[in-house]
Amino acid sequence: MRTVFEKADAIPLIAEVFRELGYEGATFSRITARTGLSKGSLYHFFPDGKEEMAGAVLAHIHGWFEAHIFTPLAQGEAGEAIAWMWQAVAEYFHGGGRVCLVGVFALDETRDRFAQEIRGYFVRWIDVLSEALGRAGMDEVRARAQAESVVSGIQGALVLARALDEPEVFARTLAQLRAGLEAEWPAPGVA
Amino acid sequence: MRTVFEKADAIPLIAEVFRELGYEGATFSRITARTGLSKGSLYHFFPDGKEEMAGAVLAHIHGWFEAHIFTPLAQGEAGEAIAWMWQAVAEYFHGGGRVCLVGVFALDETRDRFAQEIRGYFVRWIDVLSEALGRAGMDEVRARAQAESVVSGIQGALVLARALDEPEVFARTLAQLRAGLEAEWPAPGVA
DNA sequence: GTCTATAGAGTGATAGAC
DNA sequence: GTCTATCACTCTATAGAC
Repeated sequence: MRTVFEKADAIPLIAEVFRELGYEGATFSRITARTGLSKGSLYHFFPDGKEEMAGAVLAHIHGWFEAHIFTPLAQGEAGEAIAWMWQAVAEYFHGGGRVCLVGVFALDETRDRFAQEIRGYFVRWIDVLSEALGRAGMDEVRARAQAESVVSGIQGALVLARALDEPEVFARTLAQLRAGLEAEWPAPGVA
Repeated sequence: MRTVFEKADAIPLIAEVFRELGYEGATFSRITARTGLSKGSLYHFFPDGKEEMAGAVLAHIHGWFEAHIFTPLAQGEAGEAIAWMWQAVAEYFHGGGRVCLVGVFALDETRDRFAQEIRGYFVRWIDVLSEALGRAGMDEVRARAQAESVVSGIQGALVLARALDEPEVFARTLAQLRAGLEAEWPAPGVA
């Protein structure tokens, strides 16, 4: 019987450690404790150590968002893709019980280590949401401002929900952001 | 000639180290390097070490907000206090070039260490802003929702501005939050 | 001399690299 | 598992104000 475990299986586990503890807080001993992987396995999968692990985790997260949220926003029917975005975001962040690893990395010096990846994630999100709003009939300037607001608002909701230890704050804020966006909607069906 | 330096002078310097590096990232060697204080001085001021330093920093920050933002919101003329809040917040966070230490601590396991302090800061802010909006004539339910949105929105704007390395994002989002709030205003002068 | 503030060598534990 | 560097922290020594 093979050991079952591959690098691809390790990444989501490692991601949760970085997400909950931050880059500095995610020590090898905590990663090994939480993932069940030995130091040997970790260095086998990630020869460049901790930095490579964190990079792989960021790429994995961006990949998930690309597949589930960004691509639909970029290519799908706008109203539908945006409605789906709200649902996918709520699920991904466990209704406010899970924070955004990219946001966690953004706030301290870790940002400088992964500036490209962090920036790329948010730029892409704002771009595709902005495009979708445009396709839904919103004028370009307003679409960009709204997209920025929404992405920013989601990050804030995650911070506040965790700070208050009240996940419901996230759901509540998400609903307000959505309502605010839909109030700016130009017409029910443009597409 | 007295050495000039007292505990009260050290706290703002230490605060910036925690703010920029996070709790885990703020090592003694970096604190001594950035503040110019020796380990001896630090332990003289904070006998319980790093945790006491971080606690003092949190208390100092809450104290600043209490004096400059929360008390005016709680006691001053509502419209004036809210207008002042926007200005004070923009200045405090250096127009998006400085993050919120409470938010930084909230996102990782550091939150559990300082749960009371972190929660207290945000609860107080939402409470007093909500009260002020009520005094300005907004109905209670809406005032609370708006206050929560605004406080959450500010945190999000800080995260996004830093993630993109574009402080202007903060100013822009702040302006949108303010406009959104004022659009909900009941009447120009209720007092 | 007393006291507060400071300096920094030295402690065991643990970090990340390999 | 082994390595070196660094972690948070302790402790002794001392400078200068009173």
